Amino acid sequence: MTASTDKKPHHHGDLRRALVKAGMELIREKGRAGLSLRACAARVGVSHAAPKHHFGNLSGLLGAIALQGFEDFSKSMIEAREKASGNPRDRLIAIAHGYEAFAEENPDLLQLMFSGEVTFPDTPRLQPPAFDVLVEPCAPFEPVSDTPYSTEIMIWSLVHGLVMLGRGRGFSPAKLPGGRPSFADILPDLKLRDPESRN
Amino acid sequence: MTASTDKKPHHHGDLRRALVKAGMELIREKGRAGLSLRACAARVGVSHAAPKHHFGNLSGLLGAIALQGFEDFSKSMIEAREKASGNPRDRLIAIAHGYEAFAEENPDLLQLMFSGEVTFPDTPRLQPPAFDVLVEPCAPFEPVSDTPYSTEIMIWSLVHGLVMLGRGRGFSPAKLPGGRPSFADILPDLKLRDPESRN
DNA sequence: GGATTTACTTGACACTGTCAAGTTATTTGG
DNA sequence: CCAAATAACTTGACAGTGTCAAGTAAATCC
Repeated sequence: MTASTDKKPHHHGDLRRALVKAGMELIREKGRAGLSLRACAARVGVSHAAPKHHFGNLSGLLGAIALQGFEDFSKSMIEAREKASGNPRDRLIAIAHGYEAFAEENPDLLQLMFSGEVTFPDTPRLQPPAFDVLVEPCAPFEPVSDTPYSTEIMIWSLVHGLVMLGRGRGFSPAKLPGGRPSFADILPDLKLRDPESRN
Repeated sequence: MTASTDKKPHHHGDLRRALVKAGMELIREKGRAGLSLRACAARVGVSHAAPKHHFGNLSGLLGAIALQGFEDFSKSMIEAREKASGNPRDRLIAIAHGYEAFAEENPDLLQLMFSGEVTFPDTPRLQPPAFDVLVEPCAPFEPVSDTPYSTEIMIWSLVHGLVMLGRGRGFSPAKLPGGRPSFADILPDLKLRDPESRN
């Protein structure tokens, strides 16, 4: 009856993954409001309390969804980085494009990911995978201050802020005369680490 | 029974304001999860359906709360700006402090304000009051690009991104070695408009 | 192949937003 | 000053939600 491959052990095989997938589909199709434990269960075709066994509660499911979101998110940025030229500034802009692309395709998921509504499951290494994308491209630049990762945090904040503000309906740079600015329009001039290496 | 001044027309006087106030208290005390139409009504002492007459639905109430939030928010930044010295860079940092101060006192409210979960009521001029705070302090700096308000958007994105990322529990610069960076640590060196006016 | 453990289902409960209809106070009109 | 009209609520109901306790079916273990 379902469109699966062919096995269907009636203990469903891997419900956990199926529920996360359903959740990601729901949030994309109907937005955050359409994402609920019961809706996920219904879409997968199991009873309303089935998710409890795998996620404990709603937070658990949201966390798993957000976690998957972060993986896709990192992928989007890494892809963009790989396509970029060797020019340090262009590489930053390319990553920002990856960021923006993901945000445009998954607005509500991004919101969920950064909402603080989710506390992540035990997976310990969460912050790095996305953050690390920036480390190498930021290396050529002179640090903004002696705070560790000052350049990375600055770039991250800049693109995150821009995207998040642009997302809002009633309160956003998108409502400015001239329309929605892009990352390249607001990236300040950054000094390179070694003055000799300018090209 | 209530702690009001002394009149109590039993049609309550001004329920609308009271509900918004209750909502702001609830979100501060119990977080976003503790904020509901019924909880607001109960706190004010009216029936569960009373808010409908003033706000139509939940979105209406959330919008009104967020709107009030934006007013306090602007106030916080304006206050901070007024205390700042004349140094252009210090003025930007002061505003960021106002931003951060509000965020620290009202984390969930800030989240609500920028969440996209609220669509604002008919008040037309929403974006300016907070945004305008930045215009004058950004004036001394050379624009980042020829996009209108490039400097303002850059500063806004930077501080907004920093604050929002720092707010998250599982995914934030706060988890970096060296702890949570402040705005001053990630504000790049900006050129002043007129080289003569450096001091 | 019986016992145990895992993976679900069923049913219930408290809570939520929303709506329709009723009730009470305030305002209005004469 | 009092009746009529309207605004400001209340009451009751409904569907939907997350969560929990108890039951059942399937897989695994010994």
